[in-house]
Amino acid sequence: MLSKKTKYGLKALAYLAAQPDKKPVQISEIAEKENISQKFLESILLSLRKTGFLGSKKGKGGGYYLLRTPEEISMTDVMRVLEGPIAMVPCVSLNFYETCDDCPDENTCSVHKLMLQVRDSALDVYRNNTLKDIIS
Amino acid sequence: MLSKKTKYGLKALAYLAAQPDKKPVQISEIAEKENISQKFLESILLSLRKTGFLGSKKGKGGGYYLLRTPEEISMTDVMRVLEGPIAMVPCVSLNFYETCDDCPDENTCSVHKLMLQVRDSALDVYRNNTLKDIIS
DNA sequence: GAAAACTCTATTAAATTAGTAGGGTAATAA
DNA sequence: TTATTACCCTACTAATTTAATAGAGTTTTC
Repeated sequence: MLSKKTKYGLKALAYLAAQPDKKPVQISEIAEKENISQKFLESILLSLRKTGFLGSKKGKGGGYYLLRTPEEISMTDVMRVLEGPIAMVPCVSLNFYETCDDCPDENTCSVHKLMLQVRDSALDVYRNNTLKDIIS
Repeated sequence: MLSKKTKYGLKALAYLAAQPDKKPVQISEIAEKENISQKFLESILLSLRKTGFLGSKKGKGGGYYLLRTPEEISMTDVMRVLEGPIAMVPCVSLNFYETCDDCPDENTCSVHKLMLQVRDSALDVYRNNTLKDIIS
């Protein structure tokens, strides 16, 4: 299941991408328009700023804005920052790999075999979608 | 993230599918070989029996066995029973559909648009894999 | 210098997951 | 028929994660 954090983060990014100009948008505006708890959104936008997706401007007239154009922002990167691993099990994760403590051999593990395919298919979707592609 | 329930359920099904004959296999054997808590596995196998994947035989020499051949068991069905929805958000789920309370319009929702593709790609993988395909 | 807006830390409530405990019931072989 | 084996079922619980909430602090701009 997609976490609310990811859902809200995606919606906020899409909202920013849909802006006609590059002017900073206030948290309160995004929170209201997208029906998100403002405080929660605050922490999400903060993490998107720290990971290089967003810039922020303080003071009156401040807010958040995209640092790159929507077509430069890949869903793969966004998902990894917001949701974490794309794989459903750590043993098939490219960026968050871990061995399973219960599994003696990955190569003969049926779960591993199936989840590898699921990861690849999801990755395929994320790689083929930028922020521009998902805004209506 | 894949739940342990699903992971263990898949491993147990694969274990049964890999048996040379159709004789019932005891819970304790599967639990030991696959490093699964026996009591937990018990509840998982029970749910697989109730949903028509497994049959069981009581008494001495009893245990669980597959009701269908491995190639007749689609991962789509198994995943839905063990893990629940294949979709990452309820608003794109085929079998567990629900509207989002925060979202005014699915058709213009960027999350919806992306997650629809992710669901379809996952479904594609599950539909193309039977239990036979994932046993080594 | 005051207001607007971002930054950060800590706490918490609810939900889910992954078990654990323990007794009950049914079927089989001897 | 009786002991054993193995499934069946309910209830409880500890740990983890998620989704906030609260509140104080800092920076920038007008």
